[in-house]
Amino acid sequence: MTDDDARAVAPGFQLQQLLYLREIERAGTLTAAAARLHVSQPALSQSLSQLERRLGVPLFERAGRRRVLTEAGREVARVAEEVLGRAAELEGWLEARRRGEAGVLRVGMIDAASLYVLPETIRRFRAEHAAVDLRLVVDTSAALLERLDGFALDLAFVVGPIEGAYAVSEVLEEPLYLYAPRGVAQRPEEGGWVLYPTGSQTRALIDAGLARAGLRPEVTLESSNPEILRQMVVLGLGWSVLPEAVAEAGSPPLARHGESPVARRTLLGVRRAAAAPDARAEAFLRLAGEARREGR
Amino acid sequence: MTDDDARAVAPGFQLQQLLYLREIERAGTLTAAAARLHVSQPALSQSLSQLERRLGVPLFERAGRRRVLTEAGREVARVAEEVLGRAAELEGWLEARRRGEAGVLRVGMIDAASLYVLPETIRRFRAEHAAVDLRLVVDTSAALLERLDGFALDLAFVVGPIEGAYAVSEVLEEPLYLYAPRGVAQRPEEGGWVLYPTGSQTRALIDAGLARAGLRPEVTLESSNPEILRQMVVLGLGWSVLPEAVAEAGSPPLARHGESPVARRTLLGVRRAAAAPDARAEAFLRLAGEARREGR
DNA sequence: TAAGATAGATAAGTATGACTGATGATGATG
DNA sequence: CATCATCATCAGTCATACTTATCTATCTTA
Repeated sequence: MTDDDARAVAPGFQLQQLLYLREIERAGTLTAAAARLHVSQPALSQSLSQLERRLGVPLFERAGRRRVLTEAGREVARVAEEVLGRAAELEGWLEARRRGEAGVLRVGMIDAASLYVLPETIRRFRAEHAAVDLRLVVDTSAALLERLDGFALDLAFVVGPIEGAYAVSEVLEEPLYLYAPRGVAQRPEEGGWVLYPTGSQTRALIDAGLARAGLRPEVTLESSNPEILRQMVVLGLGWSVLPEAVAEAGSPPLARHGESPVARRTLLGVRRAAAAPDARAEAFLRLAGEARREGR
Repeated sequence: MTDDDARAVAPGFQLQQLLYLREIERAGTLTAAAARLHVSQPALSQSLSQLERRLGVPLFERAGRRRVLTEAGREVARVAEEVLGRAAELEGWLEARRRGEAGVLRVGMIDAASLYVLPETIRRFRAEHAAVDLRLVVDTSAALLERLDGFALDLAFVVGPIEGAYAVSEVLEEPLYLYAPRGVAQRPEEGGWVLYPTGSQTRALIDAGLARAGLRPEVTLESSNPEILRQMVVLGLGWSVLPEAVAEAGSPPLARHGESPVARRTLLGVRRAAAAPDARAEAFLRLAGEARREGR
């Protein structure tokens, strides 16, 4: 009850001793095994005598001038095969992991990113890192950062700016333009607005941009789904401020109102500052940067 | 081609490091794990840093003032569970083996032993050591000793005397009496003989005994099967010299000819002199000795 | 049967490394 | 801001695993 430390006792043997035993079973004699293991014969002799002493069961029997394994010795050698095999498997996995070709990579992204910026990145990553189990989460910037902090994500694509202990790399900067509802008001002072939700990063950027233009929007609908916002503008429900990629690549496309953007938002690739280097996350970020440069 | 030693490389980690890692995953903090493992906190810190360095993959990430496992760390910890579990299983087996309650015990016996002396021993051994896989071989003394030498047997019951590097314990001494064929000759000088095969231990003892009595048997049938010899005597085929247990416990029993035995033969329990102590073999020998004393 | 070869054990010395206690750095907490 | 908790670092100590040299026992061969 006080503490269960009695359980946590190391085995009476070491992996190296198992390795030695396995090699002796294969080679037949200590001397031959020692040569194959690149150690001296006394090293084997001592190591195995100690193993035998520690296990408390005879592993060898003298047969003339050689040592032969007893049944117990063969049993231990069998376990040695299993354990060393498992260890080798692990080392293989770790080697792949080192090269960024194994394990789970959990990536979070805001929906705009998943819809308009990163599909190509995802496609290429999956093609080039087929062995990586890529798991995607779409959520708001704030929620993604929280998941990142809670070790539930390895990498997140969110709207900047952000604060905190993060390793940030800018993936994309996109302008947010003003879009007018079809056939209704011609001046932004009139009519309602359909905007990103209060509290969201993009909304904060938009509010700041509109304020600079002297506008105080009366919001009639909020949604974090840019596609819905676009449709609402099409249906004449109100004005909106949207990323160019959302507004003008959709169907039907919207026509922007005014030449200069209301605001600019940046898409950031974010990791925990304390996170260890990860070849897979780095590869994903690199691909995202390339996708941007290639104009998607 | 020259040699395949490159394969035989020890894993880059040790069982103890796996134990430490597993305990940290369970305890959550280094300090707690160190307490449960009865080592100092720096010991854990150093050991795991070295493990991380050797594996070349980050196993931990700083989360505030604690260390948390990365995916690679959890993967290694999973392997640690498996490997340490297998090791614990082996230690359990070895513990049973130490007590003589595991593994294979290969016992050889001559047919007289298996038929008349050892059945009760075998029955009791199997009852008291149910976990031992008992394998029995019936053959001649010479063949059994050869198998013993060749590590194909752990224990053999043969007819004495024997020479060589053996650990011998006498199980039984039994008289060999002269038996006359039914209703034929009344004097041993007349008629043929049915005896154990030339070259067998028992035959050598019988020949010596008969020679002492001035007899030179003309053998008409040889068999290593004492039951057959007894039946041949019943059928009047000739004289024989048989162990009392064979001749007079069979059906129909034979009546011995003369008061004093022609020879005496000893049943020996034999192990290799170089063989390691084995609680199971010792138990078997002990039971054989008890069965003898109890008059079977 | 004696001589040589082979397999392994033992001994002494060295070096690596694993642990401890002390202390320092940093983040959480009231 | 002071205090505690957690882990890292350092220096010293001790255990142990390796090496070379040598010895014993056994098998082989002339």
